[in-house]
Amino acid sequence: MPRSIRVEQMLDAAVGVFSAAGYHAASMDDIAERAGISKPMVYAYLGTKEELFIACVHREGTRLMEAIVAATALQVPPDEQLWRGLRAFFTFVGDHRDGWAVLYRQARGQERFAAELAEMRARMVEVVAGLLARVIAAGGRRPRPAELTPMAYALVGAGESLADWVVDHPSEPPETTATRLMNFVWLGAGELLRGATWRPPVTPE
Amino acid sequence: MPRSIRVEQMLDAAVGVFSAAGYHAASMDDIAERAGISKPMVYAYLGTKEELFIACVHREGTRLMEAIVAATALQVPPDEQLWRGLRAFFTFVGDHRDGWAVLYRQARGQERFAAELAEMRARMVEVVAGLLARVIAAGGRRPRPAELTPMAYALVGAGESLADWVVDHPSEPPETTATRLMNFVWLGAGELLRGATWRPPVTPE
Amino acid sequence: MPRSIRVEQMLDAAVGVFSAAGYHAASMDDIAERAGISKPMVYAYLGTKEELFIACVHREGTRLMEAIVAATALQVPPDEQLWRGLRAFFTFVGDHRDGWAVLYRQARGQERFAAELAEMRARMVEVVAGLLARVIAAGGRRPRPAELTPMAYALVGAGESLADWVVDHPSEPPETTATRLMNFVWLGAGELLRGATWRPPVTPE
Amino acid sequence: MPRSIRVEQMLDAAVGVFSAAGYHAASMDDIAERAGISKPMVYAYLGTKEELFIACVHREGTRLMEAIVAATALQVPPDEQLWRGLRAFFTFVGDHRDGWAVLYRQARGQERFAAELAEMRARMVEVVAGLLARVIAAGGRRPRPAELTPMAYALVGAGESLADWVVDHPSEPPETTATRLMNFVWLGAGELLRGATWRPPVTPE
DNA sequence: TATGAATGAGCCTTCATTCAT
DNA sequence: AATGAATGAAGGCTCATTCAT
Repeated sequence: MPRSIRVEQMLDAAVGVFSAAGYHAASMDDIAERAGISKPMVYAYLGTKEELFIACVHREGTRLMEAIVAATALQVPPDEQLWRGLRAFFTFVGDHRDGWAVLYRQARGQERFAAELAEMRARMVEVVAGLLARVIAAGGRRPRPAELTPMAYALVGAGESLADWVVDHPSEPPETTATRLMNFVWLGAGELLRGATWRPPVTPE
Repeated sequence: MPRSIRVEQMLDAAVGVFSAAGYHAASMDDIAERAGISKPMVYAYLGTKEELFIACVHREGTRLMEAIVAATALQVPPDEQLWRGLRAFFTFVGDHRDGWAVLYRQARGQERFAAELAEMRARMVEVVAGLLARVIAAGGRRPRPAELTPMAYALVGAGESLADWVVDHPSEPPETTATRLMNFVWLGAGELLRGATWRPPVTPE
Repeated sequence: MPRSIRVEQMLDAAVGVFSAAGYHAASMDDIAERAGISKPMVYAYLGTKEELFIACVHREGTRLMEAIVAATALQVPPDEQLWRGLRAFFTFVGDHRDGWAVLYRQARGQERFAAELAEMRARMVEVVAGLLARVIAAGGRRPRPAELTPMAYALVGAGESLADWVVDHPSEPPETTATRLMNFVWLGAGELLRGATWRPPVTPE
Repeated sequence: MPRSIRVEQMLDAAVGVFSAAGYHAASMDDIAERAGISKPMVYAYLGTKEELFIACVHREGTRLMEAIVAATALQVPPDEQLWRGLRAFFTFVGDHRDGWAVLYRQARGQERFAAELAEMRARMVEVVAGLLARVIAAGGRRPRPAELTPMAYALVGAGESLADWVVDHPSEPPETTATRLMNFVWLGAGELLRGATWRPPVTPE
């Protein structure tokens, strides 16, 4: 059995166990058993538990990123691009629930993986911010990075949260969820790029 | 020393240790020591490590909820109410950074705490959905729960994600963060309740 | 049961296991079991395996040193002092075979304990060299440290080796072994301090 | 490549790794890699790790013995013969510092190798006792085995210990070390074979 | 003959949890 | 009520040893 396949199997198992039990509670024994392989092999192929986890984060993160990038490569109007990105996101999360859990629940909980996460997050935000920037540029305004980043954060968070909600509504197709989020967010963005601004209220406390 | 005060002290210690070290890395020894009490006492008063953690999540969650409810009790325009709720949220997270924010991250990583979290989130969503409902009602439209709930989910998720972002930008006052989110979301909501709808694109795949 | 006694029991067990199995092959399980105690207690009282071993070396080394120092404290002629020191040495080795093994077999094999050993060795050599120095001084000559140290080494080595030999002749009392070594060594020393010197031969190779 | 050469190469590698890392810390992987051969080959040619180590001790011990025997074959006065033997010993240890000296230290620490060591030491003692016997015979006295053997033991031990000391003083040439030991020991032996005897003291305890 | 791949077994260490006082 | 002392149970990691090729 070729080495690369073995590695994929092990990563599959690891992602499954990590996402179900959490980084700490996951045991290398469990992972090895689930991969149908002996523990020393896991160490031989993928190193330490920490390294193994990082490998998981990398693989899942890359997959997600590729899915989104592929989905937004088409030359279509900016809003449609954004929608396609969201749809790809919800599709991925629906299909790789475990991978998503590893990325966004486990990794965030462990200070240790801050570097890894920062990198993934940077790539993610870059993609999302890129989408938003194109939107804003299309509206004739100049995108300001200092605003783009928190916006991207908010969008990703909203998506993540909706992904959770979808868990209890498994019959909802990704298209619908993406449209929900677009409806909630896009119209606001549209306003924004028409120059509207919401201002904090002045009611005395 | 009355029992209730002891319990509070222990919870304080536990929240501190849990948030600093993470759920697993936190040891009952550390918690007991930090509480200035012996370990068996911790077990006597608050039970298992798991139960202790849940108690922490409960207390912090309740405090957050109370802060938001108090902030939105004022009779002001709906958008201002929402903004005040957001501001209360970011204020709380900012003030209890090593409290709730991290506890929440920890809790999300462990399937064990899914029930606790679901409950907390449900309470949160209920509050937010209530705010949105008032907004929509004020706009003269009839709120449809089937749409309200996912909307609230998205908003809560965006808030949580921004709260994360704020951790790395501690100098930003809660007002600013709240306004950021309002600007991103409210205008869209405003459009929505004026009846506008964004429709999925028709570009052939 | 008082703590200090527990510690002594654990050190007894550790010395026994270390000397029989060697540092690496000795398992903390074995040590704990032999001490009639649970493993975590060993860690609680004496720390890491490495620290435990060092504690053993310290205790045995100190005991040996004290025995020799006590034996040589009497105001008697230098040769008798030396003999008494040797007798104390063989007595100790006979009575604490395990302790001696830990000191001179185990510790020497592990690079890790170089610092510990250097200290013990320094104390040992100091004692022995002190004896020799007094001898030489009694002979009216000025002791030269540069020669004393290797002399002390040779003496300790000879003693150690004889101690091994004694293992196969358990009926021989320490007095006799000490006298053997004195006969082998003292007469030479006597010659030395009368100014005699053996010179390397000049036979052409 | 002939089998015997392969074996020598493997033993070279093994001696290097064993002496550098110690018996336990040395891994069969390291040894195989250093020998430029695969691990199963090591097992095929030299068996278990334990057997491999014993083979190392054997080879090095034999080499040492041969060096000493060769050095003492010359027809020279008995004291010179002894000195030449010592010089050969210190020369060998100096040249194979990471070989025999450390192997010997390692072997002494493990009860497993007691048999091997006993044998080596017996051969060594036999050689030394032979030297001493010739000396005594040359002095016109009849050698008494019961005294020869412990004497030889003491001498061998003193030599081993000085060899250790030499490790920390690499600049000292073997001649000097041999002379040191002769000076410490030979004069005494000379006295002995002139019939002198040191008697235990009579000071009351 | 030669090896890449695989594993059983074990060791150090930690910690949640509970008695005995 | 309060605690010092004690332990069962795991978990990460390594390595000597052996098949299948």
